[in-house]
Amino acid sequence: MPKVVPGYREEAKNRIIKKSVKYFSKNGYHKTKMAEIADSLGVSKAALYQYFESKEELFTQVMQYYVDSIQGELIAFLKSKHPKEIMTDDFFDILFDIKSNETRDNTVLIDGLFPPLDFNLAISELITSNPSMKNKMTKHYKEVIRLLSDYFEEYKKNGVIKKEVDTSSMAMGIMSLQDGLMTAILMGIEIHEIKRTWKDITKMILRTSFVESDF
Amino acid sequence: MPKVVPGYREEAKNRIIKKSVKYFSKNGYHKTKMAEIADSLGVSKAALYQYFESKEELFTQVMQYYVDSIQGELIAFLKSKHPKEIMTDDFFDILFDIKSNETRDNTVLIDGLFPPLDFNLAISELITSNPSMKNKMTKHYKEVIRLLSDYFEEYKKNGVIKKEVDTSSMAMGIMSLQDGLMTAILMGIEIHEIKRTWKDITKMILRTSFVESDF
Amino acid sequence: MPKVVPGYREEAKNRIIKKSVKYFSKNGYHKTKMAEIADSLGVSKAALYQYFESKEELFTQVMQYYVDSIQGELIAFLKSKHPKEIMTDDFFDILFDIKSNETRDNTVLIDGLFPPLDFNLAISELITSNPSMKNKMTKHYKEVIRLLSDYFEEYKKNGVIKKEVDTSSMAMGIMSLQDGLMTAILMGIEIHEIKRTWKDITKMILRTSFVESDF
Amino acid sequence: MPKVVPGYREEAKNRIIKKSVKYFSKNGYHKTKMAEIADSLGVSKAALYQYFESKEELFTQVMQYYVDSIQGELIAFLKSKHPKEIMTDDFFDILFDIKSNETRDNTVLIDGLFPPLDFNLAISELITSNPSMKNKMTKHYKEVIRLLSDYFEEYKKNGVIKKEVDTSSMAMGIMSLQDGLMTAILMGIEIHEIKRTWKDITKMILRTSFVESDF
DNA sequence: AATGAATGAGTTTTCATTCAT
DNA sequence: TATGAATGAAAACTCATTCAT
Repeated sequence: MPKVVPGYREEAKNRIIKKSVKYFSKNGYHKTKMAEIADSLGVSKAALYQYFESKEELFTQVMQYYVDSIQGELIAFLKSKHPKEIMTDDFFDILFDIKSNETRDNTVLIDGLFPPLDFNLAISELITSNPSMKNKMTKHYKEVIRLLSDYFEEYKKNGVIKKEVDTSSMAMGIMSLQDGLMTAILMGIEIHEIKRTWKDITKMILRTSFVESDF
Repeated sequence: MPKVVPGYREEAKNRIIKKSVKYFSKNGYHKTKMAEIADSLGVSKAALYQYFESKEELFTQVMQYYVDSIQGELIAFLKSKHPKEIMTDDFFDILFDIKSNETRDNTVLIDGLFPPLDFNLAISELITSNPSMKNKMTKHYKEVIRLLSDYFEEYKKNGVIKKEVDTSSMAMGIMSLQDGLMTAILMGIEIHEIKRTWKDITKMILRTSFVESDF
Repeated sequence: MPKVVPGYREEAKNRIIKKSVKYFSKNGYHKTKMAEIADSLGVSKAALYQYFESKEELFTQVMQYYVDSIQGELIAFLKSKHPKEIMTDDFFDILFDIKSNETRDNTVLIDGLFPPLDFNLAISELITSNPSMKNKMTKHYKEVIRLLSDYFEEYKKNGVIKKEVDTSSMAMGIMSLQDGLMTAILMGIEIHEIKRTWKDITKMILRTSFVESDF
Repeated sequence: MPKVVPGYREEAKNRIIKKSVKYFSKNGYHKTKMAEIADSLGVSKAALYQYFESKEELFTQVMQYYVDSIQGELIAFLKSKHPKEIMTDDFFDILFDIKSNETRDNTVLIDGLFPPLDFNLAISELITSNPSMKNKMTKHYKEVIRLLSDYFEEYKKNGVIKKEVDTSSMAMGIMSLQDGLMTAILMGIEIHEIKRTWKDITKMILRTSFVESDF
């Protein structure tokens, strides 16, 4: 693409962000070097600084981009699913980003709906020293919980989910389960054990929450 | 204590390890500085190197110590509890290390029973570059799961937990839920929401797993 | 003005020079960035390089321009004044560029007659590494001294200034006093103290130098 | 000198400061590199950072040290001189640090009483961006003026200096003259011209200020 | 003629680690 | 055994300058 083209700058920023996510997510914040990102893009370090004021800003934008993109996708995704599907193999595969992990290099940023393995890690590394980032993440986390709750709430109205169920707990529970299982993957637990746990526990949650459960 | 006494060396190592836990757990691996640990112990950096060959070795030993301690404590703790208690306030407070968080400076981390998530941070930072460490962590993680499963298995035998329940899933589910909620805390979610979710979700798990549930 | 007009190039160079004076004078050589100059002119950095081979050349030309302008103005200015006026408020205000300091952004520096001290800063920064520049500055400095001396010499001929006075010393003394008081301003001394000193000392110089001093 | 000796640290700091002053004073703040100072001391850059948190702090301490030392010396020096001596060759030589300039490498920081040639330059480079430094310099400048004024005031009491003379103006005038002539040296004016001017102008000042002037 | 993009060559700063005493 | 001092190797960041269009 020629360089003097409208939108080139945005294009370039996106290219950097997409490449950066790989390193931040794989190695965390501190172990990711600007030189590494620059090299992998075939540009100089200085070039990165034309688009991002600092490493921290780059990371923040990576997060921002990720966070912004995900919410819309999440809604669309949920709309097409019945809550029962949460405990299926298909849902698990998408949620845990099983396939895209292997070809991450050539895929766009958001293959799955939830943070790529280990992305939380990089966030955590910064979150203590960067309060504005913490606020952003809190906001995002709550927003996702709200979307999930709203989704469950809809099914409560339809009489699928029991009246007395706290859909906010349900949302947070399912999300935390996923986060925790991500850690388990990181710790070296085999994926089939992760999957079995996911299916068993979500089944328990749904069975207790549904008015009629034939599973 | 005089310095040329047998066991002094071990004593000293332990003192270093106990102090290091705090920093690695709070700040992760890279943000924790050798100088910081040395200062907080009132010794020189060089002194640390008399007991540990490198930062990485110190961290490995910290993990080892932590992991070893936890298992003993876990067994003792579980022996005194009925599974039903998992969903109580008291259990939550101990598990999430609520009190010690406030006075963290003076308490040893392992007051809590499971590795709090921000410890995972440090582990994760190293795990990619240090495969032997990953093996150790995997071993430990599995060991804790096994202990928990065994504990549930006991109650299966007693007829408290249903025959068809997979206690290994139960163990992993509960542990992941805890890990995931630790992330939520880190992301800035209020503790009362964490607690509500913990109680609601564990209740669902227990209710489906118990033969007779009067809750 | 269309760009393919003879003289356009000179015009453009002058615009750059005039703008640059402000930055070099306020911030010195090293703190002045090419980007800063370009931005303030609303052009690209690359544009500057069409007119000046390097930052150093730009600065040299800035000095050249400044120095050339000053001499013409100085002659014109002195012609209209009696030496006695040196110790007046009006003269002080012009010399120390009092008014233009307040609206410096919109005025050209050379409203003042002598190089304000903070311009010396930039000169000094370069002078060691650039001998040809030093020669130019020496030449200019001597030229200004000569102009001042000639002016006093004229009044010696008229019998206003004593025969035995060394007008060259007088010129250098007055000029150095001004330079030194510029330093004092920079060091944070209040302007009224500067003014009082200027008036007191110049009065002393003039009183001793004049044949008849009624002040 | 052995390294584990009380006072070694202070000694080392002083060695660094003394060496640094040479570079800051010769090249100004920006052109002076930490590497250059380190190399000339035969130590690593990192060593400097054991004694000074940053380049700016090093410079500040250089200034501080200089400023602190000079006031005591100034008083002692003045006590031994009669004001009339100000216009002598000897005084000039000391004031303008003529000899020590040539052998500066091996001499202690404060050879002369006033800032080494060009030292103001380095100060100026920082003063705009560092308000606390500006305050310190203002305080110092005023203090020196006060010391000089007090000195003249003493001679006013003794009937040597006229009652109506403003000794504060006198002090600032003489000091500014020196500063301004330093600039002239920098600009390449020959030292004999500087000296002639100094002697002529101070003579004028003294002649007008003294009750009886036989010169 | 003009510019957005890119960069090489620094420069300050950091930190785990070593060493002389 | 203990430490104050020293450092090498790296990392983030800067900026004058060049280049393709």
